[in-house]
Amino acid sequence: MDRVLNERPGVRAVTIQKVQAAIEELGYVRDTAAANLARQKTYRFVFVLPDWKGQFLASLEKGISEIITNAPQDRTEVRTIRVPNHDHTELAATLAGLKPRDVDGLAIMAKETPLVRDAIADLSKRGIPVVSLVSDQPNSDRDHFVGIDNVAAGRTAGTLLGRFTGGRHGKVVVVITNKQSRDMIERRHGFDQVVSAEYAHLEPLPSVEGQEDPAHTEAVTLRALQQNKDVIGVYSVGASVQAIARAIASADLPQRPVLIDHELTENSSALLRDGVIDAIITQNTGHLARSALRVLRAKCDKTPVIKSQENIRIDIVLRENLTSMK
Amino acid sequence: MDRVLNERPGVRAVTIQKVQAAIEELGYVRDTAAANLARQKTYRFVFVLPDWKGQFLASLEKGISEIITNAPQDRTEVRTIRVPNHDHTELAATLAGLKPRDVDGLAIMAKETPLVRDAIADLSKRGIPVVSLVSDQPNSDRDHFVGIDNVAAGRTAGTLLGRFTGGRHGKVVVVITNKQSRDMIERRHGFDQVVSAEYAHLEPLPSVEGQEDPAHTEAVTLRALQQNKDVIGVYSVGASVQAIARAIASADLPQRPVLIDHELTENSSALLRDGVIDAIITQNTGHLARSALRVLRAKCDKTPVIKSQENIRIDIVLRENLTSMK
DNA sequence: CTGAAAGCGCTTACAG
DNA sequence: CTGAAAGCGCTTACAG
Repeated sequence: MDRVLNERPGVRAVTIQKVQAAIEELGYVRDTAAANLARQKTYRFVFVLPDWKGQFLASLEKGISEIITNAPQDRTEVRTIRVPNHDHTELAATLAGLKPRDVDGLAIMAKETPLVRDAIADLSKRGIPVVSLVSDQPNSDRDHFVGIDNVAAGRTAGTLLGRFTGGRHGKVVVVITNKQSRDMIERRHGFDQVVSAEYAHLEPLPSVEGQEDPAHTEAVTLRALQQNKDVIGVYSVGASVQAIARAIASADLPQRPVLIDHELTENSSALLRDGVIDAIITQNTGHLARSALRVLRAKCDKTPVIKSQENIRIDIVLRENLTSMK
Repeated sequence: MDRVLNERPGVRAVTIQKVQAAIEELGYVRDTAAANLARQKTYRFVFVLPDWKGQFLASLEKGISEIITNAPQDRTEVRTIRVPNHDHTELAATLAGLKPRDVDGLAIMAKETPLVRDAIADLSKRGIPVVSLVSDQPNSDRDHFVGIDNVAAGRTAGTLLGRFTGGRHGKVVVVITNKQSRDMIERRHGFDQVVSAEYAHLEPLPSVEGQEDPAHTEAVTLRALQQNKDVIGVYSVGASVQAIARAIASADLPQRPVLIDHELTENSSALLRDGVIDAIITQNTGHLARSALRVLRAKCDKTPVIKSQENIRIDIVLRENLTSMK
C-alpha cells in the first residue's frame, strides 16, 4: 500500500488499481503526522538571501529559524546563506555547490540575472526544488514564487499616496534599492499605473537608487528633494526609510510630504508611530517563511501545494492598526 | 515519565525530581504529533454563534469546518450552534445544556448581557474552557478572547475616513448593528476618539441601528442621509453594507460620500471593487477559527497559549490589495 | 506508587 | 513483485 501511495516503482498495475479503489471507497486520508513519525527522514533546506543588513531580512531570517525551533517534530533543517547581491558570480558558485545528497530544496531571493537563471535551471535539473522568495524569477525554472504581487503592492502605494495628498498638486520623489530587482521594478510599475490613471495631481519623478547604502540613499533623496520645489509625496519602494526620513528632515520643506514605505520593521514602525511615515505596505515575514517551507516540503513529497493557503497578503499598516500587526 | 509530564496524581516527589532533571538535561521537547497519535482522545468543541444570515458568519463557519476537514489527524470535532441573538434566555439554556462529558470547550460570540455572563461562569465552574469570539465578554469568566482590538479597528476607520475626505467639512452617518454588542460599542468609541482629535472637519452623527435587518438598515440609513444635507462620509460599523449602499444610491446626494465598512465578504468586496466602498477594515475568519481552536486545545491540555501567535490582525483592504486577501 | 507491554497510523528494510 | 515484521515517539491500561 505504501508503494502505491508514494508512487514507488515495482508495483503491478492491477495492485495499484485495487489499492486505489479501496482508498477511494474508504475515504482514506493519510495521517501525515504519523507518516513523518515513521519516516525518520529529515528535510534539509537552504535559504539564499542577499547580504544587506536591513531589518527586513533579519526578520525573515528570524521567521525561518523560529519555525524550525518551534516545531522540531517536523524534522526539517534549514541553513541560511547570505550572499553579496551585487556580484552574481559568487551567488552562482554557491548555488552550483548545492548537491542533491546534502540539500532537499532551495529558497532564493536575488536580483533577476542570466547567471542566476542558469544556476536555478541547473539545480532543477539535479532534482532540487527551487522557490523564489520575495522577488520573483519568472523566467527561470523555479517551481514556485513565495511573495506578494508586487505590481498590486505598487498600486496600493499609489492609491494611498493619491488619497492622502487629497487632490493637492505636486511632485513625488520615488526611491528604490536598485533597478534590477524584480520587486522594485514591479512596484514602481504598479505605482505609475494607478497614479497616471487616477491621481493626475501627482507627478512622480524618475526613481533614484539607494543601492542598499543608507548614506547614499540619504544623499540622493536629499538631492531629489532640493532639485524639485513642489514635492508633496515620497514613495520609498524598498530603500532605507530611515535615510529617507533624515533627508526629508534636512531638506526643510515648506510642508511635510506624505511618505509611503514598504516593509514593516522596527525602524519603519517607529517612524509610522511618530507620524513621519503615513502608511506602510508590507508582507508578513513569518508567512513568507512558513509558505516557503511548506511549498518546499510539498515539492519534495510530490504533494500538491494548496494555492489559497500559499497566498501572501499585501498588508496596509497605519498608525492605528500598527499594534495589531504584532 | 508520562505521569510527570502530564502532571497526573500518584507520583512521588522524588520521582518527579528525577524525571524533571533528566528532561532538563536532555533538552527534551515533547513530540505532540506522536502524542496525539498515541492518545486516541478527540477534542469536542462547540461554537455558539448568532443566527443572522450575514456572510461574515457564514465565512467564519466555513473557516471552522475547513480546518476540521483539512486536518482529521488533529482529532478534533466541532459543532456549531446558531442561536437567536435577541433572546438571551435561549442562549443561556443552550449553554446550560453543555455537559463536561460531551463538550471539551466552547467558543462564543454574543452580546454582553448578565444572562450570558452567568452562563459562562457556570461553564467555567464545570471545568469547560470558554473563549469569547469576535465580540469580547471581558467581565465574564471566559479564558481568552479571540478577535481584534475593536477600539483600534474603529480608530483605523476614523483615520481612513478622515484622510479620504481630505479636509472637506461635513457630517458622517454611522450605522451599527445594535447598541449592546461590545464590538460595535468599541469601534464607535475608537472612531470618535480619532475623529474628534484629528479630523475636526468631520462631524459624526449619533449611530443609527440596523438590527441585523437589511430593509430596516436601508430605511434608517436613508433617513439619516436625507435629514442631513452635508453628509460626506458613511461609517458602516457592522451592519449590512449592501443595504447602506442602496440607501446611498437612492438618497441622490450631490457628491458620493466616502464609505468605510467592516468585514470583508463577497458582498462588500464587490462593492469595494466597484468603487462604492472606499476601504474595508477586516479580520481574517480563518485566523479567528484557527486561533479559537488552538486556544481551546491549549486550555484542555493545560498548555500555555503563545500570545503573539494568537494576535489577530486588523486588516485594511482597498481595491488595490483586494485580490491578495484571497 | 512504578515498570513494562501493547498500540496509535504510518514507513522502512527484509524475507519470500 | 508482495507480505509481514519492526520501529518512529508517545499514551494507555495492566501487572506488580
